[in-house]
Amino acid sequence: MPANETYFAVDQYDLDATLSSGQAFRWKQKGKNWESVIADRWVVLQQTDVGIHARTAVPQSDWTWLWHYLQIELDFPAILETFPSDEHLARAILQCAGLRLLRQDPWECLASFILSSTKQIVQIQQIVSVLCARFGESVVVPAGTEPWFAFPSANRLAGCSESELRECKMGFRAPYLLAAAKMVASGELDLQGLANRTVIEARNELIEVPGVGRKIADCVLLFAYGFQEAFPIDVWVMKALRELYFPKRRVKPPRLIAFSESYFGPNAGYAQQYLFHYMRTRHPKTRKGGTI
DNA sequence: CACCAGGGTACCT
DNA sequence: AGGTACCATGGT
Repeated sequence: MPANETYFAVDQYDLDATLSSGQAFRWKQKGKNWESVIADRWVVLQQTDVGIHARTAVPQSDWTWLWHYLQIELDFPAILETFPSDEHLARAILQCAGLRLLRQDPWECLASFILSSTKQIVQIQQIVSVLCARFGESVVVPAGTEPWFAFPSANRLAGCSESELRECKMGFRAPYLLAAAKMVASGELDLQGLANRTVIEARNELIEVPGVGRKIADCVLLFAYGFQEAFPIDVWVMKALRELYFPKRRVKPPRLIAFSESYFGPNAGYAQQYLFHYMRTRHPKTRKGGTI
């Protein structure tokens, strides 16, 4: 029977950490609630002592979309068991047990991370918010709730001018986003098809997009497609690898990439997310919901 | 007010 | 091949 709420009984799932961990950029914290739009559905989540409670604006007969997005079915302990025995990783996990990876829409993920380069997470959130408000379709929200918008489609953005995009404060990233939108809209880049390719093939396809290098490609592979071996190396993870695994040595990026590919195992991407979170929260000043 | 931010590219030896 | 300035903008 269609209902506008449900809950997932799930263990070892830290919703706050997960939704503020810099993998998705549209979650707004309202007290104990987390509000956002997934595809074209407004949703609010709350962590309870038995799991995660969810409420939508429109009654749902099938909650698979949310179950999939949150990766409820994942055997989380089995992931942790594939990690190497390692004091640094152990400390990172201890810092935030229950941090999870989401499974996002590929286009939204690709576009968001094109906008992420040399931006702080709060700024990325701001750019994405403006972009959605300006070019996204409005979605149904409960009475009394602020308006929300879907993430704008590649087709919609492909029809924009570069200056329209620059008005969303994305600066030099505007031509990159526009080019990506045009490649997806024209079919030159088949995002659906990447799911059936090997991680190497999919990465090479993504890197063809202007403004997308190894790091952004790996973010999309990990956060949208679930290629668990993808290991995005940003400034924080670079710092983690250098300080924790190669202290007092000058190690160049190619060697760090090689190390990450061989050392962390089949779920390296999960390990990466723990190292990222660990480095960002190690010296907390103001640690609260996505802002640090 | 310098410095930095979930980078990538073009242009230099 | 390997290093480096530059891109635009806002937080700290």
